[in-house]
Amino acid sequence: MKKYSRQRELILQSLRNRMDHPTAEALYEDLKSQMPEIGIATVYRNLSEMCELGEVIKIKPKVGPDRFDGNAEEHIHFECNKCHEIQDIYINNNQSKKIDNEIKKLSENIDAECDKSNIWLYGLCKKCKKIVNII
Amino acid sequence: MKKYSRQRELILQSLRNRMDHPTAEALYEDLKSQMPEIGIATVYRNLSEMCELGEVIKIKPKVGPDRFDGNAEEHIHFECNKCHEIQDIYINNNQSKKIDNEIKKLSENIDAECDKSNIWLYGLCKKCKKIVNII
DNA sequence: CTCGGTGCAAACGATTTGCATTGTT
DNA sequence: AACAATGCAAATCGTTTGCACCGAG
Repeated sequence: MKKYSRQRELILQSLRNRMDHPTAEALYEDLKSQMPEIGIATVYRNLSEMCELGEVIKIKPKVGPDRFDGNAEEHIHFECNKCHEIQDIYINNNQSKKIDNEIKKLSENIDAECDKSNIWLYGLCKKCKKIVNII
Repeated sequence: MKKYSRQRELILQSLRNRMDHPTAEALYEDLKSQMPEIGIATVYRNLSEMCELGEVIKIKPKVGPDRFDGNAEEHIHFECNKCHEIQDIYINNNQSKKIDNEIKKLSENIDAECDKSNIWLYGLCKKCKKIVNII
């Protein structure tokens, strides 16, 4: 039977409050300020449990270790080729459904039954775009 | 100056001949039959070099270590939730451009300059779909 | 002969696991 | 009291690196 733990509550709460997409390590470092005894294994264990429950999602950037996203709704990720920051892209329901249908139709090509899709965009983020233009 | 090596030739050739999306390890195991002395470091070194040159691509499945794809053209990947096999989905130019435009337009939402996109589909592949229906 | 590529083994970073202890129920 | 969850350290997995040697130019 599932038991409450302050660690799990803190981890979920902290991830939900962050707008970035922290690695397990980054989240751990942050949590230590509120709970110095917390162990990194606890962070990993809870994060993967939450992923299985669909409370959060694990994302795999092109560069660097896995990251976690406190927002489990289907949305698009953008990774900057330069600073490797990851940003969420939200779209309205019309756009979303249009693209979604278009995309999931493609699974017919291989006779598969598709339930989820995942879209990544890569390029230069707002900040890095500016820097490149200056140089 | 770049030098020829039989190892590199074999690696690229072998990857191009495969229809699956092998891990570095799997490719290495396969190559040993043709060249027993080959080392896994050589496989990794050459694969990442080829990725930088854009000759092949590295893909990150939901489950398991990185995989490599001998086809560097932009295309869609499908990963089966059950057997975790990865399949390519090719689409015609009309469809492709339509989706591509639709998607890349989204990067305007965050003021970014997008040059590449990456689409994954998840679900049950043809084989696993059948098995589930039997049970 | 030069120097880029290799094979091997050791190092590394990220994540998982075993286990004695702690905290929830 | 029972047993799920923790913290710690050790183990594991995938990948990279240092280095002596080999082979292409």
